[in-house]
Amino acid sequence: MVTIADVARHAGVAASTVSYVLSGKRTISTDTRERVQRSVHALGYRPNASARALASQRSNVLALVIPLRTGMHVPVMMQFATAVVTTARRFDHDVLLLTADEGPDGLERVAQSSLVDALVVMDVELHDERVPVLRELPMPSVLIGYPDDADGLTCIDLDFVAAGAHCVDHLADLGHRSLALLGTPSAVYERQTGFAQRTLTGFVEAAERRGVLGVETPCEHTFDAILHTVEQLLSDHPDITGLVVQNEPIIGPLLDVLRRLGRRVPEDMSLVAICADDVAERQVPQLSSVSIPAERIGDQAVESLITKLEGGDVPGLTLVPPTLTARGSTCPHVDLTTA
Amino acid sequence: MVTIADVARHAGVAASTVSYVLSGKRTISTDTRERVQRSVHALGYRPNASARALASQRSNVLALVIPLRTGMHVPVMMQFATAVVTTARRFDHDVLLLTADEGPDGLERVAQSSLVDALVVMDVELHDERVPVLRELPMPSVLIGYPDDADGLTCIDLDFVAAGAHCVDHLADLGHRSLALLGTPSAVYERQTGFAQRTLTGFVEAAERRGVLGVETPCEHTFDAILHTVEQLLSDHPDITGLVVQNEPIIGPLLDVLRRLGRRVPEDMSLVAICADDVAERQVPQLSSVSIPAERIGDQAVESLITKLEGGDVPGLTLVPPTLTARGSTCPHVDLTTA
DNA sequence: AAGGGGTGTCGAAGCGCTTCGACTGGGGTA
DNA sequence: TACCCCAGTCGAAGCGCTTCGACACCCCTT
Repeated sequence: MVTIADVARHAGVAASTVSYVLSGKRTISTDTRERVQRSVHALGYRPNASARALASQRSNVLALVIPLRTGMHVPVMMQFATAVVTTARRFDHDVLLLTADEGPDGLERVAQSSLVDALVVMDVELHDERVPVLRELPMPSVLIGYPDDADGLTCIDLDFVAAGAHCVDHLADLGHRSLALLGTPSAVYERQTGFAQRTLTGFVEAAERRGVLGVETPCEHTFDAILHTVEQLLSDHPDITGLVVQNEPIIGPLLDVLRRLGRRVPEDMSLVAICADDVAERQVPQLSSVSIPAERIGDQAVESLITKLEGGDVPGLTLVPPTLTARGSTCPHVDLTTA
Repeated sequence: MVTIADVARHAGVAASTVSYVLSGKRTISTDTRERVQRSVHALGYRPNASARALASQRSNVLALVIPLRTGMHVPVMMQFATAVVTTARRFDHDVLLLTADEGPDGLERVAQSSLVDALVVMDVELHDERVPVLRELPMPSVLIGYPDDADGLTCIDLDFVAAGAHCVDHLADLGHRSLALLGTPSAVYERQTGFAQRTLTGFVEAAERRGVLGVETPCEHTFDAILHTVEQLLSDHPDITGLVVQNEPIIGPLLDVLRRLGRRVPEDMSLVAICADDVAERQVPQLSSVSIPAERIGDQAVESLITKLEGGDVPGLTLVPPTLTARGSTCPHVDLTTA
């Protein structure tokens, strides 16, 4: 393995000069610089990551903590992860993958051993035991999602309150007076997961504000559960004509269930989903939806982290505004009683 | 940050003694050992990863290269990734996440900079440009999937040839005489992806062996594509009564399409999927399927890698035998012409 | 009683890099 | 002409750990 000393010898300079050529931290004459660069290429030199990290106190590695939990929608997570890795590489960093099941100890481990320079933590709960740890850690971190007490933290998330409200507004604007939120599995609510709770809040508040009925129910992933949940919902509230769905894996079966129950989408039942665009577009009919800008959020998380690493300031909480795209699954409600 | 010297001072021993206590590479008296361990706890000492890596020439980090490609089924990949991380942790290793879009250069980068000790490469194509690089790298690697020329490599994969054959045998045993393979999107075949090609091979060979009709067609992910593909298939071959599906995301819509076309599953059309068990079980009816043992393969990959790191020998190619679970989507074919 | 072989511990070297301070020489200034 | 400054380069000192050889010391053997 070729070292910096080999390069220095080959170029006829000191090792430190090679280092400065590579880092650009001191001015080097054009002549020397080019000679060194030629040697680097000729020898195929790659700086040793550990040596560099040891000397510079920087590993150039970010930790990414991904959830492994029930009810999480995997493709969206993968989009986050991909965005994080890609953006990290843009800033010359690599990504160490941690699973949430290592818990707070895992964070301490990688942080205190200087394995990583900073952390990105996904799927943060409202009362997350990792949050106090993150606060004490001697390195910056960014949360995707945000806890109840976000003091001193940097958090980025889609504004799910607004997302829930947007869905209600869209349906209310179309004349719907009775709406339901078909949510994530109940385990997700019980965990006090931020995005689920906040969507619910936005949904309930907006329904109240608009003076429409807004009921909500969690929903498990199996076909039978979906069928049962919807049947129950429609028998309890037969006048419901608008559905908000925040539960990506049930979308396909749900359309089935509605069909089976004789409810046409959108004629008998308007439907807005909170899901990735490609999922919405793949359905028949294509779904009106609030999309999850996973890539944008992942990018943003890494950019903030890099900024913090460089000593810059970033906002404590960045809420990405949701956008609703109307597609074929929503239409105006024709009120038969006044028609 | 507390260093090994701090621990040594606190315990009244030399730094090297602390090191030996921690690594167990030399015998240490019970007395000293316990004293050192107490100091380690008291001070909350964590060895610095870079220093350790530099001195020992081992980073204790594995690279995991995941695909980011069209047509890959994300949840299965995630299962692989999760298994790899979890198993790596069991062996006291961490996992660096690389995306395939860094290509062969990415492998060289992390390997030659000693960022990682070994690599796990997923989604290997029959003619994969990363394979020659992997051969030359000064560290062990394990491929999930395997290329045409696997000489000198360690590969682990589900035996997809057998998987394809199993599906045919299952259907043929039930009396079906005309079968179709509904495969991955054509882009996956064009890339010469191993699992798709091999399943096809197994399917075709088994059909021939069993003397049944076996036609195959790729299938894109959109609903319209599925509808069109199936219509075309059934109009070209109206006597098809058995379907093998290797394309996880289309499974839900496909069941829809069949219903819409008036084909009941399994009465009019038996269906075997090659997919994760939970996907098969979530459908109505539950699908007979060959499962993808992602966890087992991921575990195995890491175990082989660790064995290689320790100088042990591992088989060049490990083919995990597929298992077919019969569920509600297949039933005996009643031949109306002889009935 | 002398010698030999373990066992347990220490000190120092070194892993490959960054970075600091110091040095040199040439060009500008006074 | 003397001086200063700056650009450009070097050497050395670490960064925090592992590991090798050496060294005591004790117990056992003969």
